[in-house]
Amino acid sequence: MLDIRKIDQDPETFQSRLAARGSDLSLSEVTTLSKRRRELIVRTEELRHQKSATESSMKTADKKGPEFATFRDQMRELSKEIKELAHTLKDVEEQLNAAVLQIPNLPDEDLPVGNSDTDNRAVRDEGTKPSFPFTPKEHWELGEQLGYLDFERAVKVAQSRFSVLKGPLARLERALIQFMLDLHTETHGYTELLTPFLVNYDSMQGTGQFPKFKEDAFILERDQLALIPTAEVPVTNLHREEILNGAEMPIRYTAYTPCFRREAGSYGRDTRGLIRQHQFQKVELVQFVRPEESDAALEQLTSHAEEVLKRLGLHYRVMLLCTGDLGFSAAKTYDLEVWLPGQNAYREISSCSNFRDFQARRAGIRYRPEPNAKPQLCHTLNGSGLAVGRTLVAILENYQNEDGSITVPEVLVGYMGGKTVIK
RNA sequence: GGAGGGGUGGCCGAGCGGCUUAAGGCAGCGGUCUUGAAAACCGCCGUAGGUUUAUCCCUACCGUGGGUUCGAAUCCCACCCCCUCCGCCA
Repeated sequence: MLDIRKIDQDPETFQSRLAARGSDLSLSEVTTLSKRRRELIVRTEELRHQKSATESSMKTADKKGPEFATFRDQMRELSKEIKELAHTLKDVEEQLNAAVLQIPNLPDEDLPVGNSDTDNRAVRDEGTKPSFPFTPKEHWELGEQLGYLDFERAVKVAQSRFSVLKGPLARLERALIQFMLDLHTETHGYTELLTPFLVNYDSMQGTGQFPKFKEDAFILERDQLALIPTAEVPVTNLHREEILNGAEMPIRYTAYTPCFRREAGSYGRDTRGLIRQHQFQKVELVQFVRPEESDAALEQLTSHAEEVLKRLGLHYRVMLLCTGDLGFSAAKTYDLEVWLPGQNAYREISSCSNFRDFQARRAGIRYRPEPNAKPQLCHTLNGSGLAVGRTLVAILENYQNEDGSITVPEVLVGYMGGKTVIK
């Protein structure tokens, strides 16, 4: 959520910066409602002031005298008027709030301006593409040939876009989760969390999924809960409506969760394989930091996600997203794209974003810089560290052998019970 | 799911129609004292909104939303959450 007062001060600047990310949203509704809101507040406060003055006169007045009766009639009038104004004010505030919640975050100034992923800027790449003396296969082919990846039975059990991993591939998924969590907790200093996988609507609004992207979520209407689309939701909302202790910042959390997405609007894309599923597993990194530290924190958090790829020996590149490709809540995002030789393409495996105070304002996440100082909004960041299913895909495709077997990356051998080859 | 009890500032906790400007305590911050620290004493110390250069000032907030009343933290209703017991259960 953007700062309404800042929009009031300079709507033109906001309008033009929002235009950079392709939003043609008009801010005039916001400024109009905001003005109306202030007028109503001033008027109700005047009346309330009168009311409390009258009330204290009544305390001492003779309860049976004619004076008391006059006061009582005045109070009756005032109360009625205040009640009406309060209702109108509430109405206006709800409209204003609803309007502001629809507005995406402002992109940072240093982003490439563009409309789509073709305008993203490659920042760096690490590692090298492996070469194969044979034509590398795609992961779904490898997995199904090995008999450890089953899409057909997943349809029977659930629906399309679900999958079943079996035997060594199920273990590989678990090994990856364990490996990532160990790295982030033991080397990068994150605290591990295991959170609810269902969250309430307030949480979904706090991180920006609701109200605008409600159709993308799996919702349990009866219980007023949503399946989490990412661990970002329960982890960031952990501190919703809290004032954090500045001395304990930055706060860094990592959490493994399954993630559930309807993938509405992506029909026909990536229908084959594990790339785009309704359920996938992910290890997430989340940070709560002081505003002045968030730029550095994004670089650091991104490097933490990259470290996973480096240790797994996977070639990847880092893309700085252009203004038009930015997610709703993000001010700046780096995507990590891993090389998939079977698909002969780079695919997104992590997305690391700085949300500045956008989520913090929605969710009321503040901190006290010094004891007794005024609370202020903190900055939130998060990134995948990494998407586990896509990491498994990358291992299958990059570590495949001509006979269809898969070499286990060295760092995972211990997590695989000593197994060095999946066949 | 059923019965009972309860939600008051960062925490504990009093208040149960107008003497609340939400007592008191703890924690925190500043000061006196001290070689230093502790203790003691003194002072400050909730959040948000409006106004303002700023101070000031004003208004709201006692789980949430309604209602009763001239007036609600206080009475009534609904909902949410927590605790205890029962039921169910990995």
